[in-house]
Formats: sequence, C-alpha cells, structure tokens
Amino acid sequence: MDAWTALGDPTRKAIFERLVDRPCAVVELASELPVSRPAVSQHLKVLKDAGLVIAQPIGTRRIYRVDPEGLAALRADLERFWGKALAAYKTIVEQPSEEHK
Amino acid sequence: MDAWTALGDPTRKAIFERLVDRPCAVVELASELPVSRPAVSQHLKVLKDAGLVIAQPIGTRRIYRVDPEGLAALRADLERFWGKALAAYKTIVEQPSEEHK
DNA sequence: ACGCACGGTAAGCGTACACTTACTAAGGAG
DNA sequence: CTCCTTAGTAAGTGTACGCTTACCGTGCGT
Repeated sequence: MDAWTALGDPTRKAIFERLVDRPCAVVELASELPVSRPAVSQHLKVLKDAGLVIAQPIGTRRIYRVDPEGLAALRADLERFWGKALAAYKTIVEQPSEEHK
Repeated sequence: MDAWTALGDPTRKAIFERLVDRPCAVVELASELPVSRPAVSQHLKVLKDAGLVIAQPIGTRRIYRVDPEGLAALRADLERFWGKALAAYKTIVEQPSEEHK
C-alpha cells in the first residue's frame, strides 16, 4: 500500500499526526483515540508497510516514530503537484490577451 | 470528505495527477483510466467536494482543473508535518551524548 | 425539430476494510 | 518462577464504497 492510501484513512492520519509530534507507544495512541488497541496495531502495521513510520522495540513496548524518508517521498510528490499547478496557473494568467481576441 | 481521504483512493489520485498536468474533460479522463465514465464523474464530485478541483462548464463539456487553494491547504498540512518531523529529528541528533551515558 | 455527444445521478452489487473480541507470545519486575 | 503489561495476529462482522449499467437532462450542430 502506498503512502497516500495509507494516510487516506482518518484514523491512520490521526495516528500519523500524533507521531509527527512525538514518538509513541501503541497503548499511548490507543488511549487517545476512539478505537481499540488492536485496531491501532493494525493501522500502525499499514503505516509501517507504507514506509511512513518506524517501530523500535523497547522492552515490552514498541515505540513508533515517523520515518523521515517516507515523509520526504510524500513531500516530493506534493511538491511536484504544486510545481505543476503553479506552472499551469501562470500559463493561464499569461494568456488573457489571447482570450480577448 | 477531506482532501487526504479524497486522495487516499488510487483512482482519484490518478485523476488528480492528470488534472495537475492539464485541465481535462470527463471523457478524456475516462478514456485514459480503467474505469467507466460515470465512475470518473463520481470521483470528480468527491474531489470537487474536497476542494481539490474546480469544474468549468464549456458547452456540453465540463472541464475540470486543479483548485490551487485546495492544493495549498494540503501542502500546508504536509509542510507542518515536515517541519515537526525535522524538529524531532534534530532533537534526536542533538542528544546522542546523553545516550552514551 | 432531430440526432448526437456529454455528463450527472440513481440504483444495484460485491467486496474490501475498519472495527471488534479472543488468543498468545514476549519482556520485565518482584 | 509467577504475574502483569504490552502488542501482534486471527477470526468474525457489518457496512461503506468503488464499481457497473441505465436513465435522462443539457448543449450544439445540421
């Protein structure tokens, strides 16, 4: 599953946003979200498989944090969209005189 | 539906990517994608409701293009994530000496 | 007016997926 | 060793959603 699809789920996006703030254990996330702990686990697996988070086992805990590389790839996608959208917008703005013909 | 959810569907993301390149009519999009035209219509409605595209009626055609404002909001979200992820990453990098205690 | 192209929408269908509970393995404290 | 905490995973369930076909309204050319 790719990163966009992974973040397309509201619960997963909420999880990701918390991990952006700071690394968390599963129980922490589960205590803050309106879903069960196993649901959180399942979502974290999706995020991990999408390359967006990294799991670090510490004792019985598994601390999840954002994977900068996955986030960078997502950002690159968006910057591409943004660049193209800007270019297209400028093309439209530069053509009004033609439109008045 | 918010923009993230809207782009979380692979078909919708494919549609959006085409509109990033240039404005398109529904039939154009439908001819390039492996789904029916009404499916494309339905997806475009979702993208429009999410504030990501704008529909411009031209004769019998409806030309869809990217809405720069919607894209900017998405980009702002991502820049927030990126900024926080960088800050958190720097915090980790600045702490290695503590880790070696 | 007629015919065609275009596109929105309704209705229907199948299945993927987000949720749950239950189970079990791993780690660690006492 | 026992007990507790933590977390992954299996299995089950219900419904949302992405797809289709059918229908119909609008615009436009002849």
